[in-house]
Amino acid sequence: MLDSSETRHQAILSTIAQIPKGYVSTYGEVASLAGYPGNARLVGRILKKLPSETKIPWHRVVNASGRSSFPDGSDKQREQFQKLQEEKIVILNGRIRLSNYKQHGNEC
DNA sequence: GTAATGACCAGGC
DNA sequence: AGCCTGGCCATTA
Repeated sequence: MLDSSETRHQAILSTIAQIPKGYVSTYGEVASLAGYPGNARLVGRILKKLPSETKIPWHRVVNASGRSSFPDGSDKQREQFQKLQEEKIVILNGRIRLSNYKQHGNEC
């Protein structure tokens, strides 16, 4: 099956859209679930192109370091953090709590 | 056509 | 704990 750019685009968006509320995922994780392991960059590339009206919860996607992909202090980053906090996601010292739905992760 | 860039990742130091 | 390097791949100049 030939996967054109649009196909990958849809696959990635679909995967991100499936992230449950209150949970976050990483670029590599999304890429893997979308069927393109190793193509973490594709996820970032696509999210960058997304319009501000997108229904995709791009704010639930962070890098593998549990850090926001945006420059520190950037409006975009603050926007993401704010949305994350709206989802009851906790941010400590600029790091996002990786509450992957794969883990039952719960330590305090 | 080639070269550089980028909302990344894993490994090494 | 953090910083640097190489790799991957599509888009842009």
